[in-house]
Amino acid sequence: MSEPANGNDGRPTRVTIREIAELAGVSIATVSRVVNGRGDVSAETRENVQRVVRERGYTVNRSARGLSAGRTGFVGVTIPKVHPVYFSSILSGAAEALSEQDMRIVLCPTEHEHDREVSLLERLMHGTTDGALLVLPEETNDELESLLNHGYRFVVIDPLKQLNERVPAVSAANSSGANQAVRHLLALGHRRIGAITGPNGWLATEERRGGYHAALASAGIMPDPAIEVASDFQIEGGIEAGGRLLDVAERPTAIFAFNDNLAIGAMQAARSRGLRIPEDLSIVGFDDLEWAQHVTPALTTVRQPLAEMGRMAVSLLTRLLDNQSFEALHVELATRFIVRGSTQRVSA
Amino acid sequence: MSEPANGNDGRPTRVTIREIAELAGVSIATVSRVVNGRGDVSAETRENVQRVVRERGYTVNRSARGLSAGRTGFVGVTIPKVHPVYFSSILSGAAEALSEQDMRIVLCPTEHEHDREVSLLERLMHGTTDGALLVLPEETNDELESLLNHGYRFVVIDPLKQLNERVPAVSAANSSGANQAVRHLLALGHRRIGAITGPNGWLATEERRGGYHAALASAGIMPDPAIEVASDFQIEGGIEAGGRLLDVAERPTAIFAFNDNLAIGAMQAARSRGLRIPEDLSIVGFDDLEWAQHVTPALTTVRQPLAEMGRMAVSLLTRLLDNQSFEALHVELATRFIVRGSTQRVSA
DNA sequence: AGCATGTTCCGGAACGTTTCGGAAGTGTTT
DNA sequence: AAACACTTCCGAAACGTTCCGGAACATGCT
Repeated sequence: MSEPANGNDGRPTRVTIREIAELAGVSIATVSRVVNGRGDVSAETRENVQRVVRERGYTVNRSARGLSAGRTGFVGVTIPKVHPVYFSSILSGAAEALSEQDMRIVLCPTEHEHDREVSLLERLMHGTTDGALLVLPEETNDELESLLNHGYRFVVIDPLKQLNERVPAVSAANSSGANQAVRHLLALGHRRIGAITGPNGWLATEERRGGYHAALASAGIMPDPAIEVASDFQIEGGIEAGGRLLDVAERPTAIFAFNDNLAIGAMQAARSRGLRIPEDLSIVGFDDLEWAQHVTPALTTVRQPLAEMGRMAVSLLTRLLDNQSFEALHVELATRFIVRGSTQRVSA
Repeated sequence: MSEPANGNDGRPTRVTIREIAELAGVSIATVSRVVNGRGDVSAETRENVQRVVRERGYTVNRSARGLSAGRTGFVGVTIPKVHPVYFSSILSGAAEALSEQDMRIVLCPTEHEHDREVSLLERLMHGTTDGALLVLPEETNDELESLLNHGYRFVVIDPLKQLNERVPAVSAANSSGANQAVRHLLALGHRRIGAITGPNGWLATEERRGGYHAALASAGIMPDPAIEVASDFQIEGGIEAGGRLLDVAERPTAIFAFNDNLAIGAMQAARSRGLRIPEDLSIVGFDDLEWAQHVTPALTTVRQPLAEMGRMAVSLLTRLLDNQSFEALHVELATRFIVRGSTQRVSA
């Protein structure tokens, strides 16, 4: 009835839906429907309300909406503590797609929270976010599926393991991208092609390895374990692994590094051994991070559409949140092979 | 009294504070006080409540808390659409510091929202976030101060303009960092030292320029406008600007690039002109991004403590939110000069 | 005994929104 | 003129917290 009691903090009291309703001479229910673009309101009333909203600079209180409607407009994104640029590309794609629907990203560092079962995700969802994007999640298949059964909505980006068909995921065409990269090397006459892989067991590693082996097989070459060393997707790891590869008895003439970090590490290892790239050694990477075209020589690599993966994940999630049905829960985005200066026809 | 009405969606009804209260045989208010660690509750009751909370996996509903208490536990971070790795370093520092206090970052893309005056920030604060971190904000001094007067809490990271004393900000010691870099070049015997600056008018640019000029002056050298070209902090810009610098009549023997992107661009420009680094040309950068030590030759640069800037900003913001008073609203973090392989004593 | 002082807890009123059920008003059909 | 359908709007009940004011009880002091 009377004015709402305020004067609590120094904080100025914000303009509320009630105020708009009074000024526009309608009920708060009507204002709500206008603001949320629902039907059931005449054009005249709608315009009038919108005018008042604009004049007073009203914006909906997301906490109140979250409480009342159950949806907060927030999407949680778990952030792995590796590969900042890989991650930020995905992030910017997702953020862009989300802001189109007036939704926002909540960052959820996944530090030491893996003590209690699925505690992070439970916390994530409970009154905080409508859904989540899980980047490189360490949760097991069972954990993820149990989450799914609890009614949580999320989509996995770049799964570490082969996921159950029911959990939505988006990834890149690792196998065919790797295949293409190695075929390129073969076409240049290389026969002894080493590889620096990611951690064994990671899906991205195994799929790329599959493409690598398949391409070798198509040329009648047996993979040689001596020139296939596992690493950790980091630059330092690439230096070390590249060194091991180059110190092998019968040195490879080309190296397929399973990501750009490893490739740049391998380049350093080669250089420190007096090898020229690409004259003495061809190198191919995977990712096409921003700096790949700016190293010397520019890196031949497989482009992974990271931002697009973020956007696609958002699109899947949105449809999940709207309870729409799905034709395919697993989406694999195409990669693109980019030839630059780090590969060359094998020298006689 | 009876069970709460549910069965609305397929969504499972979550465990609420009321449930915990009943199970623990105390009032809702008591549970709230336990959960929020406030006093006024006996050790026995506290432990009992905590046990029930643990058993049922209760977590507070942030929307409800936001509505009721006015604080949401969310901090908005505006993201400029440039320099992903620069930005992600700041972000990870801030995220880390915030998660220690169980607060979260909400990402706020600042695309085309600059139409209506301060609309982004108003939306940001209104029931959504407790405060904000503004990275490289394009808002004017007046806008920021008006926000401040409206009771908004925020801290600026890396301001673009000289800010009013009243608006809290954290930045790096641009001037002294630049000074140190140029003194290093001078000590190596360089006399003709060019510069690729950032956009004119940006605070970081002007401060670094100040340090650059001061160092030159200390060696009795007048800055030569012919070898000081402005660019945009991007790699492409560095290539272009570096080219201009190297095509000048009396070519500089060293280039101070105002960030690492520009430095790597300049390196490319030099290489495409057949110049060797560091033999024919010394190059210094600014930032020390991750890859700076992995380019060839490794980049001599000024390290900016980006993650620390994020943490510091959070610390300032936290104190602002707690209404604590301040000794200094402007914090400048020290930079560190790092000598690597891209600089060398000037050749005779 | 009477009184002040603490300690521990509870009741209940906000907080700002969404949404359900229904109430007016206006036509249209029977 | 009654019955019905449709459109447009409203009232009021949630949603799950926080926090103020005060109740109940124990304790210490006079």
